[in-house]
Amino acid sequence: MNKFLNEFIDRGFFYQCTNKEELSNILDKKKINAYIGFDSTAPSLHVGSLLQIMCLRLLQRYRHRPIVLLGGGTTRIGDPSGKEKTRKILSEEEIESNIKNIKKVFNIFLKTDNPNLKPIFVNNFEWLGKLNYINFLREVGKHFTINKMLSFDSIKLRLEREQSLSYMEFNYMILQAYDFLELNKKKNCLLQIGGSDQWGNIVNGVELIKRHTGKQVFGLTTPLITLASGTKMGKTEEGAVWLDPKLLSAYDYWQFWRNTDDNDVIRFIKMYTDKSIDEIENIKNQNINELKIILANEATAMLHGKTASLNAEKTAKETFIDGIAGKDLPVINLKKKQGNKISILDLVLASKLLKSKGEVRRAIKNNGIKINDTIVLDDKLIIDFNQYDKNSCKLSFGKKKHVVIKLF
RNA sequence: GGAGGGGUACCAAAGCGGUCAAAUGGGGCGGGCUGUAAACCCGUUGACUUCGGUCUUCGAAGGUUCGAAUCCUUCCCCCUCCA
Repeated sequence: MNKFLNEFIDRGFFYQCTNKEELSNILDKKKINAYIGFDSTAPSLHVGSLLQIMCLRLLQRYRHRPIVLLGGGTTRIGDPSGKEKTRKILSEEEIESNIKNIKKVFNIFLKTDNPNLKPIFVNNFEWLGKLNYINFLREVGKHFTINKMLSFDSIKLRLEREQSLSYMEFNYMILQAYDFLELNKKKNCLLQIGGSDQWGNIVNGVELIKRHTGKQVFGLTTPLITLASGTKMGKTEEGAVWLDPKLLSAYDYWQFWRNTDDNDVIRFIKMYTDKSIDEIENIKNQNINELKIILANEATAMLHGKTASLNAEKTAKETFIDGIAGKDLPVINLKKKQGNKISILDLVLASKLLKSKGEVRRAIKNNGIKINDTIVLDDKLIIDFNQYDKNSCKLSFGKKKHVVIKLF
Protein backbone atom coordinates (compact mmCIF):
# COMPACT_ATOMS: atom_id res chain seq x y z
CA MET A 1 0.00 0.00 0.00
CA ASN A 2 1.17 3.47 -0.86
CA LYS A 3 2.58 5.44 2.07
CA PHE A 4 0.27 8.38 1.68
CA LEU A 5 -2.77 6.13 1.50
CA ASN A 6 -1.51 4.20 4.44
CA GLU A 7 -1.28 7.24 6.61
CA PHE A 8 -4.57 8.48 5.24
CA ILE A 9 -6.14 5.30 6.54
CA ASP A 10 -4.23 5.26 9.83
CA ARG A 11 -5.38 8.74 10.64
CA GLY A 12 -8.99 7.80 10.15
CA PHE A 13 -9.50 9.85 7.01
CA PHE A 14 -10.51 6.95 4.84
CA TYR A 15 -14.08 5.98 4.09
CA GLN A 16 -14.43 4.85 0.47
CA CYS A 17 -12.33 4.81 -2.66
CA THR A 18 -13.22 4.14 -6.26
CA ASN A 19 -10.23 1.91 -6.96
CA LYS A 20 -7.86 1.69 -4.06
CA GLU A 21 -5.25 -0.66 -5.56
CA GLU A 22 -4.86 1.28 -8.76
CA LEU A 23 -4.79 4.60 -6.92
CA SER A 24 -2.11 3.22 -4.64
CA ASN A 25 -0.04 2.22 -7.69
CA ILE A 26 -0.31 5.61 -9.27
CA LEU A 27 0.56 7.41 -6.07
CA ASP A 28 3.64 5.23 -5.79
CA LYS A 29 4.71 6.09 -9.30
CA LYS A 30 4.14 9.81 -9.47
CA LYS A 31 3.15 12.99 -7.76
CA ILE A 32 -0.38 13.93 -8.60
CA ASN A 33 -2.77 16.84 -8.36
CA ALA A 34 -5.85 16.28 -6.26
CA TYR A 35 -8.80 18.49 -5.51
CA ILE A 36 -11.44 19.10 -2.93
CA GLY A 37 -14.32 21.45 -3.49
CA PHE A 38 -15.51 23.72 -0.72
CA ASP A 39 -18.81 25.34 -0.24
CA SER A 40 -18.73 29.11 -0.29
CA THR A 41 -22.07 29.74 1.35
CA ALA A 42 -20.61 31.20 4.53
CA PRO A 43 -17.94 33.83 5.12
CA SER A 44 -15.71 31.21 6.70
CA LEU A 45 -15.31 27.47 6.93
CA HIS A 46 -15.86 25.80 10.28
CA VAL A 47 -14.30 22.74 11.88
CA GLY A 48 -16.73 20.58 9.93
CA SER A 49 -14.50 21.23 6.91
CA LEU A 50 -11.28 20.83 8.80
CA LEU A 51 -10.95 17.14 8.06
CA GLN A 52 -10.95 17.90 4.35
CA ILE A 53 -8.34 20.57 4.86
CA MET A 54 -6.20 18.12 6.80
CA CYS A 55 -6.49 15.72 3.88
CA LEU A 56 -4.97 18.30 1.59
CA ARG A 57 -2.31 19.04 4.15
CA LEU A 58 -1.36 15.40 4.34
CA LEU A 59 -1.37 15.14 0.58
CA GLN A 60 0.96 18.08 0.39
CA ARG A 61 3.30 16.53 2.92
CA TYR A 62 3.66 13.61 0.57
CA ARG A 63 4.50 16.11 -2.13
CA HIS A 64 1.31 15.84 -4.05
CA ARG A 65 -0.29 19.07 -5.05
CA PRO A 66 -3.57 20.27 -3.57
CA ILE A 67 -6.15 22.00 -5.70
CA VAL A 68 -8.71 23.98 -3.77
CA LEU A 69 -11.90 24.53 -5.65
CA LEU A 70 -13.98 27.31 -4.22
CA GLY A 71 -17.27 26.84 -5.88
CA GLY A 72 -18.29 30.19 -7.18
CA GLY A 73 -20.29 28.38 -9.83
CA THR A 74 -21.82 25.54 -7.88
CA THR A 75 -22.51 27.70 -4.84
CA ARG A 76 -24.85 29.58 -7.12
CA ILE A 77 -26.82 26.36 -7.52
CA GLY A 78 -26.73 24.62 -4.16
CA ASP A 79 -25.87 20.99 -3.51
CA PRO A 80 -28.96 18.97 -2.59
CA SER A 81 -26.81 16.29 -0.89
CA GLY A 82 -27.92 15.80 2.65
CA LYS A 83 -30.23 18.75 2.58
CA GLU A 84 -33.91 18.67 3.17
CA LYS A 85 -34.63 21.97 1.61
CA THR A 86 -33.35 24.16 -1.12
CA ARG A 87 -30.86 26.42 0.46
CA LYS A 88 -31.07 30.11 0.08
CA ILE A 89 -29.31 31.47 -2.91
CA LEU A 90 -26.59 33.98 -2.20
CA SER A 91 -25.84 37.04 -4.22
CA GLU A 92 -22.78 37.05 -6.43
CA GLU A 93 -21.11 39.66 -4.24
CA GLU A 94 -21.60 37.56 -1.14
CA ILE A 95 -20.15 34.50 -2.81
CA GLU A 96 -17.13 36.40 -4.10
CA SER A 97 -16.46 37.92 -0.72
CA ASN A 98 -16.85 34.54 0.97
CA ILE A 99 -14.38 32.98 -1.43
CA LYS A 100 -11.87 35.70 -0.78
CA ASN A 101 -12.12 35.18 2.93
CA ILE A 102 -12.06 31.39 2.83
CA LYS A 103 -8.85 31.40 0.80
CA LYS A 104 -7.00 32.82 3.77
CA VAL A 105 -7.62 29.65 5.74
CA PHE A 106 -6.00 27.55 3.06
CA ASN A 107 -3.05 29.84 2.89
CA ILE A 108 -2.50 29.08 6.55
CA PHE A 109 -3.01 25.32 6.50
CA LEU A 110 -1.32 24.74 3.16
CA LYS A 111 1.49 27.22 3.51
CA THR A 112 4.68 26.13 1.83
CA ASP A 113 7.85 27.58 0.36
CA ASN A 114 7.95 25.04 -2.40
CA PRO A 115 6.31 26.64 -5.44
CA ASN A 116 5.43 23.23 -6.81
CA LEU A 117 3.36 22.36 -3.79
CA LYS A 118 1.53 25.63 -3.33
CA PRO A 119 -2.20 25.13 -3.40
CA ILE A 120 -3.84 25.89 -6.70
CA PHE A 121 -7.00 27.87 -6.22
CA VAL A 122 -9.68 27.49 -8.80
CA ASN A 123 -13.12 28.94 -9.05
CA ASN A 124 -15.49 26.87 -11.10
CA PHE A 125 -17.40 29.94 -12.15
CA GLU A 126 -14.57 30.37 -14.63
CA TRP A 127 -15.91 27.53 -16.74
CA LEU A 128 -19.42 27.03 -15.46
CA GLY A 129 -20.19 30.68 -16.01
CA LYS A 130 -19.36 30.38 -19.69
CA LEU A 131 -21.14 27.16 -20.49
CA ASN A 132 -23.14 26.94 -23.63
CA TYR A 133 -26.28 25.05 -22.76
CA ILE A 134 -26.68 23.15 -26.01
CA ASN A 135 -23.04 22.15 -26.23
CA PHE A 136 -23.07 21.14 -22.62
CA LEU A 137 -26.07 18.90 -23.09
CA ARG A 138 -24.51 17.29 -26.14
CA GLU A 139 -21.08 16.73 -24.67
CA VAL A 140 -21.76 16.13 -21.03
CA GLY A 141 -25.47 15.57 -20.65
CA LYS A 142 -25.48 12.60 -22.95
CA HIS A 143 -23.32 10.66 -20.52
CA PHE A 144 -25.88 10.88 -17.76
CA THR A 145 -29.03 8.85 -17.64
CA ILE A 146 -31.95 10.12 -15.66
CA ASN A 147 -32.52 6.58 -14.46
CA LYS A 148 -29.20 6.55 -12.75
CA MET A 149 -29.37 10.07 -11.44
CA LEU A 150 -32.64 9.29 -9.76
CA SER A 151 -30.96 6.45 -7.92
CA PHE A 152 -28.46 8.67 -6.11
CA ASP A 153 -29.19 9.27 -2.47
CA SER A 154 -29.07 13.00 -2.76
CA ILE A 155 -31.91 12.88 -5.26
CA LYS A 156 -33.68 9.76 -4.08
CA LEU A 157 -34.16 10.91 -0.52
CA ARG A 158 -35.66 14.17 -1.62
CA LEU A 159 -38.08 12.46 -3.94
CA GLU A 160 -39.04 9.80 -1.43
CA ARG A 161 -39.95 12.44 1.07
CA GLU A 162 -41.78 14.23 -1.67
CA GLN A 163 -39.83 17.34 -0.95
CA SER A 164 -39.46 19.56 -3.88
CA LEU A 165 -36.24 19.39 -5.79
CA SER A 166 -35.77 22.04 -8.38
CA TYR A 167 -34.37 21.28 -11.79
CA MET A 168 -31.54 23.60 -10.89
CA GLU A 169 -30.49 21.47 -7.94
CA PHE A 170 -31.03 18.31 -9.90
CA ASN A 171 -28.22 19.46 -12.14
CA TYR A 172 -25.78 19.96 -9.32
CA MET A 173 -24.17 16.56 -9.59
CA ILE A 174 -23.61 16.99 -13.30
CA LEU A 175 -21.90 20.28 -12.70
CA GLN A 176 -19.68 18.81 -10.03
CA ALA A 177 -18.81 15.94 -12.35
CA TYR A 178 -18.02 18.48 -15.01
CA ASP A 179 -15.78 20.36 -12.60
CA PHE A 180 -13.71 17.24 -12.19
CA LEU A 181 -13.51 16.86 -15.95
CA GLU A 182 -12.35 20.44 -16.37
CA LEU A 183 -9.77 20.08 -13.63
CA ASN A 184 -8.57 16.91 -15.20
CA LYS A 185 -8.11 18.62 -18.53
CA LYS A 186 -6.77 21.93 -17.28
CA LYS A 187 -4.77 20.92 -14.22
CA ASN A 188 -4.24 17.24 -14.81
CA CYS A 189 -6.16 16.49 -11.66
CA LEU A 190 -6.41 12.77 -11.01
CA LEU A 191 -8.14 12.59 -7.67
CA GLN A 192 -11.09 14.14 -6.00
CA ILE A 193 -11.50 13.89 -2.26
CA GLY A 194 -14.65 14.76 -0.35
CA GLY A 195 -16.89 13.89 2.55
CA SER A 196 -18.85 10.67 2.36
CA ASP A 197 -21.94 12.63 1.36
CA GLN A 198 -20.08 13.60 -1.81
CA TRP A 199 -19.60 10.02 -2.94
CA GLY A 200 -22.31 10.13 -5.57
CA ASN A 201 -21.10 13.39 -7.00
CA ILE A 202 -17.52 12.18 -7.07
CA VAL A 203 -18.31 8.87 -8.73
CA ASN A 204 -20.20 10.73 -11.41
CA GLY A 205 -17.11 12.77 -12.13
CA VAL A 206 -14.92 9.71 -12.32
CA GLU A 207 -17.31 8.08 -14.77
CA LEU A 208 -17.75 11.17 -16.84
CA ILE A 209 -14.01 11.48 -17.34
CA LYS A 210 -13.79 7.82 -18.22
CA ARG A 211 -16.48 8.15 -20.86
CA HIS A 212 -15.40 11.49 -22.17
CA THR A 213 -11.64 11.05 -22.31
CA GLY A 214 -11.09 7.37 -21.56
CA LYS A 215 -8.81 8.26 -18.68
CA GLN A 216 -8.97 6.72 -15.27
CA VAL A 217 -9.22 9.07 -12.32
CA PHE A 218 -10.06 8.43 -8.69
CA GLY A 219 -12.41 9.38 -5.92
CA LEU A 220 -11.74 9.16 -2.22
CA THR A 221 -14.10 10.00 0.60
CA THR A 222 -13.73 10.73 4.28
CA PRO A 223 -16.17 9.60 6.95
CA LEU A 224 -18.72 11.91 8.41
CA ILE A 225 -17.24 12.94 11.72
CA THR A 226 -19.61 12.66 14.60
CA LEU A 227 -18.67 13.27 18.18
CA ALA A 228 -18.81 10.47 20.72
CA SER A 229 -21.97 12.14 21.93
CA GLY A 230 -23.50 11.54 18.51
CA THR A 231 -23.74 15.11 17.33
CA LYS A 232 -22.19 16.48 14.21
CA MET A 233 -18.76 17.96 14.34
CA GLY A 234 -18.54 21.68 14.16
CA LYS A 235 -21.41 23.01 16.14
CA THR A 236 -21.38 23.90 19.78
CA GLU A 237 -23.82 25.64 22.06
CA GLU A 238 -22.56 28.93 20.80
CA GLY A 239 -22.88 28.07 17.14
CA ALA A 240 -20.36 27.09 14.55
CA VAL A 241 -16.70 26.69 15.40
CA TRP A 242 -15.30 29.00 12.76
CA LEU A 243 -11.83 28.80 11.32
CA ASP A 244 -11.52 32.54 11.23
CA PRO A 245 -10.02 34.62 14.05
CA LYS A 246 -12.54 37.34 13.33
CA LEU A 247 -15.44 34.98 13.99
CA LEU A 248 -13.95 32.85 16.75
CA SER A 249 -11.04 33.85 18.96
CA ALA A 250 -7.99 31.67 19.43
CA TYR A 251 -8.99 31.23 23.06
CA ASP A 252 -12.45 29.96 22.18
CA TYR A 253 -10.96 27.72 19.52
CA TRP A 254 -8.54 26.33 22.07
CA GLN A 255 -11.41 25.76 24.48
CA PHE A 256 -13.36 23.90 21.83
CA TRP A 257 -10.58 21.35 21.55
CA ARG A 258 -9.87 21.29 25.25
CA ASN A 259 -13.51 20.29 25.83
CA THR A 260 -13.32 17.26 23.57
CA ASP A 261 -15.08 14.18 24.84
CA ASP A 262 -12.68 11.62 26.36
CA ASN A 263 -13.62 9.07 23.75
CA ASP A 264 -12.75 11.36 20.87
CA VAL A 265 -9.35 12.58 22.01
CA ILE A 266 -7.06 10.05 20.36
CA ARG A 267 -9.13 9.99 17.21
CA PHE A 268 -8.96 13.77 16.98
CA ILE A 269 -5.26 13.95 17.68
CA LYS A 270 -4.79 11.65 14.72
CA MET A 271 -7.05 13.69 12.53
CA TYR A 272 -6.38 17.23 13.52
CA THR A 273 -2.74 17.43 14.53
CA ASP A 274 0.54 16.80 12.73
CA LYS A 275 1.79 14.40 15.33
CA SER A 276 3.03 11.26 13.65
CA ILE A 277 1.19 8.02 14.16
CA ASP A 278 4.21 6.62 16.03
CA GLU A 279 4.34 9.59 18.31
CA ILE A 280 0.65 9.26 19.03
CA GLU A 281 1.16 5.60 19.89
CA ASN A 282 3.74 6.66 22.44
CA ILE A 283 1.70 9.28 24.18
CA LYS A 284 -1.72 7.72 24.01
CA ASN A 285 -1.65 6.38 27.54
CA GLN A 286 -0.87 9.72 29.07
CA ASN A 287 -3.31 11.42 31.33
CA ILE A 288 -6.39 12.20 29.31
CA ASN A 289 -6.41 15.85 30.29
CA GLU A 290 -2.80 16.24 29.21
CA LEU A 291 -3.80 14.78 25.87
CA LYS A 292 -6.64 17.23 25.53
CA ILE A 293 -4.21 20.06 26.12
CA ILE A 294 -1.86 18.64 23.50
CA LEU A 295 -4.76 18.46 21.07
CA ALA A 296 -5.87 22.00 21.84
CA ASN A 297 -2.33 23.36 21.57
CA GLU A 298 -1.55 21.65 18.30
CA ALA A 299 -4.83 22.45 16.64
CA THR A 300 -4.80 26.06 17.77
CA ALA A 301 -1.18 26.62 16.82
CA MET A 302 -1.86 25.29 13.36
CA LEU A 303 -4.59 27.82 12.71
CA HIS A 304 -3.88 30.78 14.95
CA GLY A 305 -0.14 30.43 15.38
CA LYS A 306 2.13 29.27 18.15
CA THR A 307 1.93 32.46 20.18
CA ALA A 308 -1.83 32.64 20.17
CA SER A 309 -2.00 29.03 21.18
CA LEU A 310 0.39 29.51 24.10
CA ASN A 311 -1.58 32.53 25.24
CA ALA A 312 -4.79 30.58 25.07
CA GLU A 313 -3.28 27.80 27.11
CA LYS A 314 -1.95 30.26 29.65
CA THR A 315 -5.28 32.00 29.97
CA ALA A 316 -7.02 28.67 30.38
CA LYS A 317 -4.63 27.71 33.13
CA GLU A 318 -5.06 31.03 34.90
CA THR A 319 -8.80 30.88 34.56
CA PHE A 320 -9.45 27.28 35.50
CA ILE A 321 -6.57 26.39 37.79
CA ASP A 322 -5.40 29.60 39.39
CA GLY A 323 -8.83 31.16 39.32
CA ILE A 324 -7.67 34.54 38.12
CA ALA A 325 -8.63 36.44 35.02
CA GLY A 326 -6.39 35.42 32.16
CA LYS A 327 -5.59 38.08 29.64
CA ASP A 328 -7.04 36.24 26.67
CA LEU A 329 -10.52 36.39 28.11
CA PRO A 330 -12.90 38.57 26.16
CA VAL A 331 -12.82 42.12 27.44
CA ILE A 332 -15.89 44.32 27.59
CA ASN A 333 -15.15 48.02 27.93
CA LEU A 334 -17.58 50.18 29.81
CA LYS A 335 -17.51 53.87 30.56
CA LYS A 336 -16.88 54.54 34.24
CA LYS A 337 -20.21 56.25 34.52
CA GLN A 338 -21.92 53.24 33.02
CA GLY A 339 -20.13 50.60 35.04
CA ASN A 340 -20.64 52.21 38.43
CA LYS A 341 -23.95 51.56 40.15
CA ILE A 342 -25.04 49.30 37.39
CA SER A 343 -27.49 46.53 38.19
CA ILE A 344 -26.14 43.02 37.87
CA LEU A 345 -28.84 42.40 35.28
CA ASP A 346 -27.61 45.17 33.04
CA LEU A 347 -23.98 44.29 33.62
CA VAL A 348 -24.47 40.71 32.45
CA LEU A 349 -26.42 41.97 29.47
CA ALA A 350 -23.62 44.39 28.62
CA SER A 351 -21.15 41.50 28.81
CA LYS A 352 -23.17 39.64 26.17
CA LEU A 353 -22.91 36.51 28.32
CA LEU A 354 -26.69 36.24 28.23
CA LYS A 355 -29.35 37.78 26.08
CA SER A 356 -32.24 38.80 28.29
CA LYS A 357 -32.90 39.90 31.83
CA GLY A 358 -35.11 36.89 32.33
CA GLU A 359 -32.20 34.61 31.44
CA VAL A 360 -29.95 36.47 33.85
CA ARG A 361 -32.50 36.17 36.64
CA ARG A 362 -32.79 32.45 36.02
CA ALA A 363 -29.05 32.05 35.90
CA ILE A 364 -28.73 33.86 39.22
CA LYS A 365 -31.40 31.66 40.71
CA ASN A 366 -29.38 28.64 39.60
CA ASN A 367 -26.15 30.01 41.06
CA GLY A 368 -24.78 30.47 37.58
CA ILE A 369 -23.54 34.04 37.75
CA LYS A 370 -20.33 34.96 39.51
CA ILE A 371 -18.62 38.26 39.89
CA ASN A 372 -14.95 37.91 40.77
CA ASP A 373 -15.67 34.27 41.56
CA THR A 374 -18.31 35.12 44.12
CA ILE A 375 -21.73 33.69 43.40
CA VAL A 376 -24.33 36.39 42.89
CA LEU A 377 -27.33 35.52 45.03
CA ASP A 378 -29.48 38.58 44.57
CA ASP A 379 -30.70 39.65 41.16
CA LYS A 380 -31.13 43.18 42.46
CA LEU A 381 -27.45 43.53 43.24
CA ILE A 382 -25.98 46.86 42.26
CA ILE A 383 -22.36 46.89 41.17
CA ASP A 384 -20.26 49.87 42.17
CA PHE A 385 -16.57 50.75 42.21
CA ASN A 386 -15.97 48.51 45.21
CA GLN A 387 -16.41 45.47 43.03
CA TYR A 388 -13.70 46.55 40.65
CA ASP A 389 -10.03 46.06 41.17
CA LYS A 390 -8.04 48.58 39.17
CA ASN A 391 -11.14 49.35 37.17
CA SER A 392 -11.73 45.79 36.11
CA CYS A 393 -13.65 42.79 37.30
CA LYS A 394 -14.31 39.27 36.15
CA LEU A 395 -17.83 38.24 35.36
CA SER A 396 -18.68 34.59 34.85
CA PHE A 397 -21.63 32.63 33.59
CA GLY A 398 -21.27 28.99 34.42
CA LYS A 399 -17.88 27.42 34.84
CA LYS A 400 -16.58 28.05 31.39
CA LYS A 401 -17.74 31.42 30.23
CA HIS A 402 -15.82 34.34 31.61
CA VAL A 403 -15.54 37.95 30.62
CA VAL A 404 -13.46 40.79 31.95
CA ILE A 405 -15.26 44.08 32.44
CA LYS A 406 -12.99 47.08 32.15
CA LEU A 407 -13.87 50.65 33.02
CA PHE A 408 -12.36 53.53 31.18
C1' G B 1 -59.89 16.25 -9.65
C1' G B 2 -62.47 13.24 -5.29
C1' A B 3 -62.25 11.33 0.15
C1' G B 4 -59.97 11.62 4.70
C1' G B 5 -55.86 13.14 8.30
C1' G B 6 -52.69 16.96 9.92
C1' G B 7 -49.84 21.94 10.73
C1' U B 8 -48.68 23.53 18.60
C1' A B 9 -42.46 26.40 21.55
C1' C B 10 -35.38 24.37 19.32
C1' C B 11 -37.27 19.11 17.86
C1' A B 12 -40.94 15.21 18.75
C1' A B 13 -45.67 15.14 20.76
C1' A B 14 -50.28 16.05 24.13
C1' G B 15 -54.12 19.58 24.71
C1' C B 16 -59.63 20.31 21.52
C1' G B 17 -64.12 26.76 24.97
C1' G B 18 -61.92 29.31 30.74
C1' U B 19 -57.89 26.18 35.84
C1' C B 20 -52.92 27.16 28.97
C1' A B 21 -47.10 30.81 28.46
C1' A B 22 -49.49 25.53 26.92
C1' A B 23 -48.59 18.21 29.77
C1' U B 24 -44.59 14.77 28.58
C1' G B 25 -39.96 13.26 26.21
C1' G B 26 -35.49 14.75 23.67
C1' G B 27 -32.15 18.73 23.06
C1' G B 28 -30.07 23.33 25.26
C1' C B 29 -28.53 26.05 29.53
C1' G B 30 -27.29 26.32 34.95
C1' G B 31 -26.13 23.63 39.57
C1' G B 32 -24.21 19.08 42.20
C1' C B 33 -20.61 14.99 41.65
C1' U B 34 -15.88 15.02 38.81
C1' G B 35 -11.14 15.99 35.52
C1' U B 36 -13.06 22.42 31.96
C1' A B 37 -14.81 14.49 30.36
C1' A B 38 -18.75 10.76 30.26
C1' A B 39 -22.67 8.75 33.19
C1' C B 40 -25.96 10.10 36.98
C1' C B 41 -28.99 13.48 40.16
C1' C B 42 -31.42 18.46 40.77
C1' G B 43 -33.09 23.01 38.66
C1' U B 44 -34.35 25.77 34.32
C1' U B 45 -36.04 26.50 29.18
C1' G B 46 -41.22 33.39 25.38
C1' A B 47 -40.18 38.84 26.56
C1' C B 48 -40.59 42.89 30.04
C1' U B 49 -41.47 43.71 35.19
C1' U B 50 -41.72 48.48 40.64
C1' C B 51 -42.51 40.59 41.28
C1' G B 52 -48.70 42.81 41.99
C1' G B 53 -48.67 41.76 37.04
C1' U B 54 -48.15 43.35 31.71
C1' C B 55 -47.23 42.15 26.58
C1' U B 56 -46.47 38.64 22.36
C1' U B 57 -47.07 33.24 20.93
C1' C B 58 -50.26 27.32 19.02
C1' G B 59 -49.75 27.53 9.79
C1' A B 60 -52.06 32.86 7.84
C1' A B 61 -56.07 36.28 7.81
C1' G B 62 -60.82 37.25 9.46
C1' G B 63 -65.25 35.95 12.60
C1' U B 64 -68.41 33.90 16.93
C1' U B 65 -67.88 34.49 22.36
C1' C B 66 -67.52 37.91 28.57
C1' G B 67 -63.40 34.46 27.21
C1' A B 68 -60.23 30.69 21.66
C1' A B 69 -54.41 26.62 20.66
C1' U B 70 -59.44 24.75 21.17
C1' C B 71 -65.76 26.66 17.57
C1' C B 72 -66.90 28.94 12.37
C1' U B 73 -65.18 31.06 7.35
C1' U B 74 -61.48 31.79 3.72
C1' C B 75 -56.54 30.97 2.28
C1' C B 76 -51.55 28.54 2.37
C1' C B 77 -48.63 24.09 3.26
C1' C B 78 -47.92 18.77 4.40
C1' C B 79 -49.48 13.43 4.70
C1' U B 80 -52.60 8.95 3.36
C1' C B 81 -56.07 6.71 0.06
C1' C B 82 -58.99 6.84 -4.59
C1' A B 83 -58.98 8.84 -9.87
